[in-house]
Amino acid sequence: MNTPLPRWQRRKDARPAEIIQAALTLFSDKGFAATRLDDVAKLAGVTKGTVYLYFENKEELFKAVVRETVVPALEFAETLVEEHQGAWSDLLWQLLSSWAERMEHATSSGISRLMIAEATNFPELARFYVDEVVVRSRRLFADVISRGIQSGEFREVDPMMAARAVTAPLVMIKVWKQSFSLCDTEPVDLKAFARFHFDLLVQGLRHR
Amino acid sequence: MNTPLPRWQRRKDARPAEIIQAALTLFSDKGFAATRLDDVAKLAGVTKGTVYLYFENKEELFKAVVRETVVPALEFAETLVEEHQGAWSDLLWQLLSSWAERMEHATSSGISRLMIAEATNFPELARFYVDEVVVRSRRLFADVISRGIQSGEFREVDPMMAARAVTAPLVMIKVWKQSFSLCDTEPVDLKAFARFHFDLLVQGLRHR
Amino acid sequence: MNTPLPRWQRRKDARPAEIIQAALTLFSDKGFAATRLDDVAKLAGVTKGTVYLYFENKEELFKAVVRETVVPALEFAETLVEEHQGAWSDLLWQLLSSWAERMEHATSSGISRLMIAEATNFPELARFYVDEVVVRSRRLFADVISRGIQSGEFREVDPMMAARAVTAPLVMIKVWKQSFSLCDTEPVDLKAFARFHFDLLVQGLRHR
Amino acid sequence: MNTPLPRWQRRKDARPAEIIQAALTLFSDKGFAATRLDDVAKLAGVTKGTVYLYFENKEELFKAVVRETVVPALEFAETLVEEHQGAWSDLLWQLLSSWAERMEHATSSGISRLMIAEATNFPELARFYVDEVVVRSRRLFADVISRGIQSGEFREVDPMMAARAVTAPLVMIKVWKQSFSLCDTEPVDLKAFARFHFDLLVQGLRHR
DNA sequence: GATGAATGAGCATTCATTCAT
DNA sequence: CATGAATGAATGCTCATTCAT
Repeated sequence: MNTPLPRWQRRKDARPAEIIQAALTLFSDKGFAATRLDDVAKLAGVTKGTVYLYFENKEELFKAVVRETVVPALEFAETLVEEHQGAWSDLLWQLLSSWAERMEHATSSGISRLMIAEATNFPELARFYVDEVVVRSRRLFADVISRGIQSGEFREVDPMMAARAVTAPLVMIKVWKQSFSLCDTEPVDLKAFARFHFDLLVQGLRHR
Repeated sequence: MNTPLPRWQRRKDARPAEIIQAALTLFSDKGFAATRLDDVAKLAGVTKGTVYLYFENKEELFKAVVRETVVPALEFAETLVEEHQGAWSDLLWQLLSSWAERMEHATSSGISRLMIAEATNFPELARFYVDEVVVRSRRLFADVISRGIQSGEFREVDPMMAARAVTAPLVMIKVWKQSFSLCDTEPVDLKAFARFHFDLLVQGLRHR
Repeated sequence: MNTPLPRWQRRKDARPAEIIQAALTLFSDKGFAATRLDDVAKLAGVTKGTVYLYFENKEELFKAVVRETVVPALEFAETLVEEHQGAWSDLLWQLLSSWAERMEHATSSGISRLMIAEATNFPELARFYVDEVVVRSRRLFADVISRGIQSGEFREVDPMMAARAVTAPLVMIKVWKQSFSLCDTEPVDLKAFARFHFDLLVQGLRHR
Repeated sequence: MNTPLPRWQRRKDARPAEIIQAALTLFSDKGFAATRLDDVAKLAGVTKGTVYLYFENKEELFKAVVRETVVPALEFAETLVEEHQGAWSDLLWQLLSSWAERMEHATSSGISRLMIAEATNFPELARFYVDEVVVRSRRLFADVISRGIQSGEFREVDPMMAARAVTAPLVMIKVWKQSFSLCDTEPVDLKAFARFHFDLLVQGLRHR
């Protein structure tokens, strides 16, 4: 039989993703506590009851948001490192610029701020995030630095420290933008900052 | 039998500071919304009613916390810049190391994370914080960079960009520590990082 | 074993009226401030939350009570005047007696006292009540008097003054009954008083 | 020794009266529940603690207000009746007009509305008020009517009913004025209404 | 599956009352 | 006597969660 499925049934599979997307938007903007499930539901085009059909409670929804949103982003970068040939500083720039790019458009880029705000209230989730995102991306950059050192392109520095020094500013600028965009009278362009940061970095990492 | 303890004491002068301190602790730890005034009161050794004796409502208490704790720290740094003589990179180090120092001990150092988390929910407060803290400290560092450029010590860069590049990593590391201290398996020493960051910076800012 | 009773039932249509009725009862008895929403809810057979499902807050509930209960009563009287034929004093009696009648039975008759008590605390509501009830009923009686004067049945008096003189005693007696029923050792019969008042009035209004 | 007493000691005797006066003002305006003791104290020029020096609690203060305010007013009228000679309708006018007069100026004239509002919450006080004011003034007028009937000046009516018919309108108009003065677009002059009411009455009471 | 009416625990806020000073 | 800091019970309101439909 090729009777088309009724409208709502076809939507069934899409529901969780739509709810997660709505929740991400609101959580990112207002934080966990200040977000009402009613609003999440409305934004997802369903009612409150439906949210509970797919998620046990607000906390589980929050966890799902983080889990679903966060992981895929890194895999792309990891393959980039894996397959890279050529100067390591070129790769560094590739990573930083594509990251800055994604930060400006991806809806998932609000997660950093959200996790920073809620980590202490969700220790289990914080651990997940740290493992899957923070440490992993730190490793990624540490890896690039290490290889650059091995190839003689960079001077000898602690790669993990360097990784922090590479990632922190970009995250921070993004987070600031999110938090204070309405009142900062001197907004930064994320990509311009990435470029500036990169220049500073490579000169700082070069042999003296 | 000794006289029974009085049920309470009049300590009008001490109360506000004690309440602010308690609020700072809890706000920093759990965020604004997740902090109950009952707990603030208990931690301050008073009852909820007393909190309302000194602060109009929860939001005003929040503002007071920010006002009282952040601003003084900056004033110290500003005089340091004013009175400085000698190499600008030395001043930069002085500022960064003393900042890192304070971050490790001062109870006020939780404010950054708090403001990041709550800014969008308290636009008015966010503006206050941006004006009084963010922009002001950015200016401070931009000033140091500018003078370093003028004296020929640093190469020509956009001072405001540089200021962001100087401040962001330290703030970010602190914020990360606060948020993920329980689950980060690779904790960082704030002062060591400050040193590392400084080295990278000065080499990055030097003429090539 | 029979099926356990459901914890609640969906009765969207019935709820608002039930809540208004409960609120009317309690407001009339204790006044606005002394009435707890918890009690209103209990009397309506729901919980506090449900009250807020239908009314934005306590004040809006109060307004709804007034709106729903008083206005309909007046409309009936207005049609009576419109359609009247015959002696105006007969109409006067009809109005007064039916009014007294309703006062004795209608649950809405507690509103006068309530409004008198709360008017200064709810200026907006007071205005609504004055426009929709006080002035309107005054006009109604002024109208009857005017026509009686035109027809030569009554002597020339200021109709608005007369209207006040007609309505005030009945309202006052009702209000007194409500307020002091428990302690007045000389209770009045409302309908008997209406009759007495009417007799006095028509003789007072007649040509000398 | 003729050393003058210290300032505050001289005030001691005046305090209760001042507090009662302040409380009367506020209770009359906002009702019992909506009046804060803090405001009473401020208006009386003392602090909250002082109120409790003279009155056990808010209820007792309320009772004192009613008791102190209410009684004296009637005594004057009673002597007037006692000593009257001449036409009873003249006395009636004297009573009504002086009453209207006092209503317009005496601060105590807000008590009626207050008692109407709070009677059911203060049954004991209601009884006191009914006995000392309501019934007593009703008797006063019933007395005048009775004597007028005996002297043949008025036709035979039930004097207690008539007393209600005499007093109710004046009280009602006053109460209305108080409650709705801010929004009534057709304000009445109390004395003009008293005159109108009197004219209606005497014609209504005259033999046909 | 989906809805949204109903729940009830939780919390901010108020204010009469107390009592150390 | 007088003050006003401190209390704590009371209550309006919110919103995550449940469940009858």
